Amino acid sequence: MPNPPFGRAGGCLMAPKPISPPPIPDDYPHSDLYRIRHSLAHIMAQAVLEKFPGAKIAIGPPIDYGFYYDFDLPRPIKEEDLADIEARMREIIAEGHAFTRRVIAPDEARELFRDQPYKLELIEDILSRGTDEYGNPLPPGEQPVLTTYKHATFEDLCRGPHVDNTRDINPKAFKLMSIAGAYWRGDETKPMLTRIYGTAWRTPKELRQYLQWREEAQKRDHRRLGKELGLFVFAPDEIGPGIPLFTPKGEIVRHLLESYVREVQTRYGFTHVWTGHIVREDLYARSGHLQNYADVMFPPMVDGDDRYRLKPMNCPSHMTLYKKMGRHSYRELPLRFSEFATVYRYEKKGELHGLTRVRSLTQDDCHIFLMPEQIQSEFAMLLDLVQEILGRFGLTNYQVRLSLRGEGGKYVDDPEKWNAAEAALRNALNASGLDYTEAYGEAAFYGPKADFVARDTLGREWQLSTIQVDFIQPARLGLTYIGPDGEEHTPVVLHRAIMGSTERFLGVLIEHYAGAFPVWLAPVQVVVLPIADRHAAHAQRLAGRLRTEGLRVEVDADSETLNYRIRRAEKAKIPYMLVVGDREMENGTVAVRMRSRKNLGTMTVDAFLARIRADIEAGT
RNA sequence: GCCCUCGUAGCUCAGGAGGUAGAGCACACCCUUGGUAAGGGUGAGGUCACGGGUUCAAGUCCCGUCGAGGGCUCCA
Repeated sequence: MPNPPFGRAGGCLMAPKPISPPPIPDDYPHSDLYRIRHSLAHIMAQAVLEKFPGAKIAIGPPIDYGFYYDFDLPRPIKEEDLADIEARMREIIAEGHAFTRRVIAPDEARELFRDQPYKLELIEDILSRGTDEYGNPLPPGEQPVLTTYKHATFEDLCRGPHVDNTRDINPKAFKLMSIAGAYWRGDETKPMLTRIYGTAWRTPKELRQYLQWREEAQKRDHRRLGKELGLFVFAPDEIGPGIPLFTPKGEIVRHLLESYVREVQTRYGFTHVWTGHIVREDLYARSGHLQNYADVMFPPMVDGDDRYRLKPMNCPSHMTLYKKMGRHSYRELPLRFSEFATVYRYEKKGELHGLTRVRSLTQDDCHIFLMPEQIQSEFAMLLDLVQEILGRFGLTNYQVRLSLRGEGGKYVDDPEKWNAAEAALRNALNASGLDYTEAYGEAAFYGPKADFVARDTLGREWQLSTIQVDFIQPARLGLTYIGPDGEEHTPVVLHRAIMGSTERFLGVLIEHYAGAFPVWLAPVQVVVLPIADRHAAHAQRLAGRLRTEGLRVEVDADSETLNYRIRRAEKAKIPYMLVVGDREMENGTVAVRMRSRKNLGTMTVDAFLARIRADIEAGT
């Protein structure tokens, strides 16, 4: 977008440019960068051991943007300590130590790491699990090999690879970032270790690019933009943590999202139901949720002998509705019950996160009752529906994951149904042309599923759409339909959400659009700016006319300069500004400016209406 | 829940190694009526998250509670 030939240079208030972190090499595990990071992890461990004699070391791998190492420290570490450790690391690098690899016998390894309990655990694990140096299972008959890498005084159990010499690392291209707690092996029953994260690159330039990217990404964090744009707030003391309150502007966006989904899915043959907010606890005992999901349910409300729960999910309610509506013929199926239902989940406090992890969330939920032989065609239709809706938002960088059953006993034991359902989903996915990955052991206990996962600006993954096959609940709750043979059969249920939750979807969208919603979603689409007081009445009339055309319009007639009011409108990311003064009043025109700083000049009101309608239609 | 960091006006933040609170923005009023990114002035606004403790004296030090932020397998 060209800058106008006036005003300050820069454009710091425009939507952030889509910058990206430095690229991660193809075949990362065999790249120089991987060696650099892995070696820095060792160098950091050396520095930490020097500073904290007696520290226990756990693991220290390279990660996407750097590396970390986990320690069990004799006393708490502070963020100020990072500077010391970083300085010592630069010294070690400058000392120019070679990294040497050696194969080590199990007994020697046990001796070498006798004071390092985590390493000893790893040694036994490697020996018993039998994996090669890259963690892959060994061919039958081969023995696992233990290796160490040593530089300076520090020798670590490690599969490598490393740089040849510490001088191969640019001392100005890494930075220690943060301290975090991390459970040994990610298991919350195991000890909490101290993890130090660092970022590392080949060159100082790449490091700068990475740090700039993080800074830009933080600017489009939905929590920050939500506050700046006045979309939602939290009142943890008064209302409770994890329960967002939506302002008039935020509610409009919610409403538009839900209306849009409702409209599209109605076109696809969905119906809508409504099932309230609290449910007798006993229903969840029968559905199986009380046993499996009790920890995410709020405690019960007790009324004499009756116990109620805030609804954490809708399936039992929808199934009860199906049942109470009377007998169902196979001719009615598939029967699709959709509901924009606010449910409540008792998420752990440490896991709450803005709008993407909350305790009150509104699912665009749906349960589809159908015959087993209808799974594939219904699933194919759902894939179309999901793609149409995500496409409207320009969301295309999602991943599709087909979750299948794995080993272990948590899965409902009915191999025939599993095989049929998994084949149906796979066939439909193949026919759709979507790229997808298969994840064994990730299925729900009641059936396979397909998830659509999007990433936020900081690279965190969030599940949006989901389609799940359910073999178990319909039977547990006694659902039936009368088949063509006149007998009772149990329907299969598909659980389906497209946005997932309105709140999370909105959070992802705010970041996706950097707060600059497309015209059809913008809380305020047009602001009318009268130049002087004598134009205010005209501005109000103009706004009224635009409102009758269905637009969301405000008038900013404050006693501030025009420049000031333009700046305010652009900060609010309002798509269109209409400036009206003497000339426009006389000619019945408007001077149109966009939030992108592009000045469209003067046009008639009808021409403007045509333009904005085209934007709304196009979804831009 | 656990580890680290943090909690001062609506927002963003100052308050050097204890002595009873500041700025910018936003807000209100006045002046200004301005043609495409900040006109000027005046003013209001804070039990320094909450509860204990140390001290003659605590926003500043200690303990606890409640919130918020980052993180909690990308597996030698």
